[in-house]
Amino acid sequence: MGTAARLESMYRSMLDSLGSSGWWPGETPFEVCVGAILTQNTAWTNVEKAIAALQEAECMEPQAMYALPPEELAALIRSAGYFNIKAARLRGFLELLRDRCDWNLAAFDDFETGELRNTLLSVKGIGPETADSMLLYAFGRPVFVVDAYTARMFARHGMVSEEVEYHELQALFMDALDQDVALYNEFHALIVRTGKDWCKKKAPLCETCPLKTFLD
DNA sequence: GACCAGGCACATC
DNA sequence: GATGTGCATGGT
Repeated sequence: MGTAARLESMYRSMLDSLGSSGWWPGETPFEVCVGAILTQNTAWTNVEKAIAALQEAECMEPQAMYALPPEELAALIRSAGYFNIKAARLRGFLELLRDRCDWNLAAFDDFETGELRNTLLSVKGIGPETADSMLLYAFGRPVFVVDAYTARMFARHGMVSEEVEYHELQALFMDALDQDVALYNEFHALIVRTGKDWCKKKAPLCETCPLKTFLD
C-alpha cells in the first residue's frame, strides 16, 4: 500500500472508531490562538480552566488582555501551568497583533500562508506546532499539525523513525494527502484523541490501538 | 508519589 | 548539531 492509501485507511479507521472531533474548541480565532499557546505540553482540561478564567475576567479579547498587568495575566492562567512563561508568550503574541494587524486578526487573511507562518514563528514561544495549530484551526489554512502523538504513533507503526523531525513528518502527510483544511483538522484531532485513549503505553505495540491492524 | 500532558527556548558540550 | 534542563498545574 502506498503512503497516501495507508494514511487514508488509518484516517478512516480512526474516524469510524471515534467519530468526528469538532476541533478546535474555541469561540473565536483569537481564543483558538490563546488556547494553542496555553496547551503547550499541558493537558487540555487544565487549559479549559484558564480560558474560563480569562472569559470571566472579560479578557478573552486582544486589547483587554493586553491591558492586563503581566502578573495578573499569569494569575488568570495559573491552572494551565508554566504560567509565567505562558503569560510572556501571550504578551509576545499580543504585541504582534498590535504591531502587525492593528488588533484585528482578520487582517491576517491578506497574508500568504508561508508569510503568516513566519510571522507567527517570530514570536518567542511560538514554535512549529503552535504556529501550525493557529494556521489550521484559527486561520483555516491547509497546514498539517504534527505533535508528539503523531511522531510516537507513526514511529510505532513503522512508518518513520523515532527521531523524525517535525517538518519531515509534516511533509509525509502533506505530500500524500490533498491540501484540505477539513481533512487536516479532523486527522490531527483524531491522532491526538487516539493517542490519549489508546496509545499511552510506551510498549512498542499497543494491543488495543485501533490502528494496530496497519502494522502488518 | 511517580508519571504524564495537544512545546519551546536556552545552556552547555 | 546534539543533548539536557527549566518551566508548573492538575489528573491518573
